Amino acid sequence: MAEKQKHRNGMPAYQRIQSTIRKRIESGQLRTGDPVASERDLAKIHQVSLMTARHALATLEQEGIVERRRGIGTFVAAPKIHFNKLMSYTEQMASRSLTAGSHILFASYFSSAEFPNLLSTPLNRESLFKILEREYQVELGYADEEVDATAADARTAELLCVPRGEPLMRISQLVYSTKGKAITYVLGFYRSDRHKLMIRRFR
Amino acid sequence: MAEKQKHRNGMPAYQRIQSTIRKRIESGQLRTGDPVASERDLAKIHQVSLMTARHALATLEQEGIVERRRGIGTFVAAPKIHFNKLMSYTEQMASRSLTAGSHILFASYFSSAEFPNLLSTPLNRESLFKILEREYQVELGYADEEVDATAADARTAELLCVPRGEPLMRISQLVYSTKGKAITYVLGFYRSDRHKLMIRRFR
DNA sequence: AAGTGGTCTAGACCACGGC
DNA sequence: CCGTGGTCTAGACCACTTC
Repeated sequence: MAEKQKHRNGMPAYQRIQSTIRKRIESGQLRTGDPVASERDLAKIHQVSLMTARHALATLEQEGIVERRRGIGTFVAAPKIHFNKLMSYTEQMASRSLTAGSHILFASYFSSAEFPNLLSTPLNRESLFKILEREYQVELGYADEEVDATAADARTAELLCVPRGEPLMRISQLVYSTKGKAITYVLGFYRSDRHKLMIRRFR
Repeated sequence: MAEKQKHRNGMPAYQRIQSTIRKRIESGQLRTGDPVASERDLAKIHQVSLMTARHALATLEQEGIVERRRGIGTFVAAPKIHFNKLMSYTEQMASRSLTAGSHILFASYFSSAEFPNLLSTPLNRESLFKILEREYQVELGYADEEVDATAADARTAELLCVPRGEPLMRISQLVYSTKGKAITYVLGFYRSDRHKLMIRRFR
């Protein structure tokens, strides 16, 4: 007789179940609020035990993809917006800007030993983060930022086209890898009339 | 014979297992990096099946309490620091202040219909958040903050004991309940020489 | 009553890491 | 080799919600 396949195709059964559900959501076949097949139905459909189907749904819920309600069913969860997300400069600008072409001053510091030839890499319009991840196999993890207000000095004022002494938002950012290693330090000045920093805090 | 008890004492078995582990960590009996009993040991000790012991450890890991490594074991995870946490004013001050007795200006707006008698509640030194949670059964969920820099106007300058035009950090905060209902709006001005806002962003 | 998710059993085999 | 966590079975009963 045919050998039972289980997950010898390289993927555990519960992950296969998850990916079919994910695909159905991504393709728009399932939308927010739509019911997902029940544990028992999934078990029958995929020829697995109840616990396996259950595991698939439970970990999907943990990821925020679906929402489970006892006695009712499992439903596609509302897509989560990511707050306080570490973004590339261009993305940062998009999230912080009130206007499009805005005025920001940046200074970045890198370890030249760890990132050779970074200076000769064209930084024009490509995201620095993407370069780090692709060229140097750095896994960006998180960043700590310190924000305060400061008055524009002569040089900064000229660069940002504001009067001297104008209040600016100053953001210093230390970016770390997923392993907690400091990658780069960035200091930025933002015209306060054109930028707002948005944070979501959780209880 | 004695009836099997299972979780008729009001708590599922896996939660009982978790609480014994939690207590051992909180009491200092187990410290960061220490090994936790294996699935099989826990199953024997608590007289449950492997899957139940496993579920206890798996959800503990999900909470960040322990860390599991295949082929090695389960260990007490390093205590997580909470970033971007919504805090009461006093807690906020502690987290934002560089110095202790600092200068902050606040203005809060509440719906008087929903929070009757709030004005007559002594707000002196008790956390406003705690009052809301206790007296009005509000479940605080999250807050969105907008941060920018501004120049001190005459009145604000006087209140904060700074020259007019001094750069200040302005933070407006909208606090929501866990159900997404707006609870209160807070506008705060911070002397930038005494306060820094700290954020952690994640990739 | 029927259907859902939540807990649980008593095993099994696999994959991985250290000895 | 042995112990660890990871996946999985084929059921069971409980708690909850809707009809």
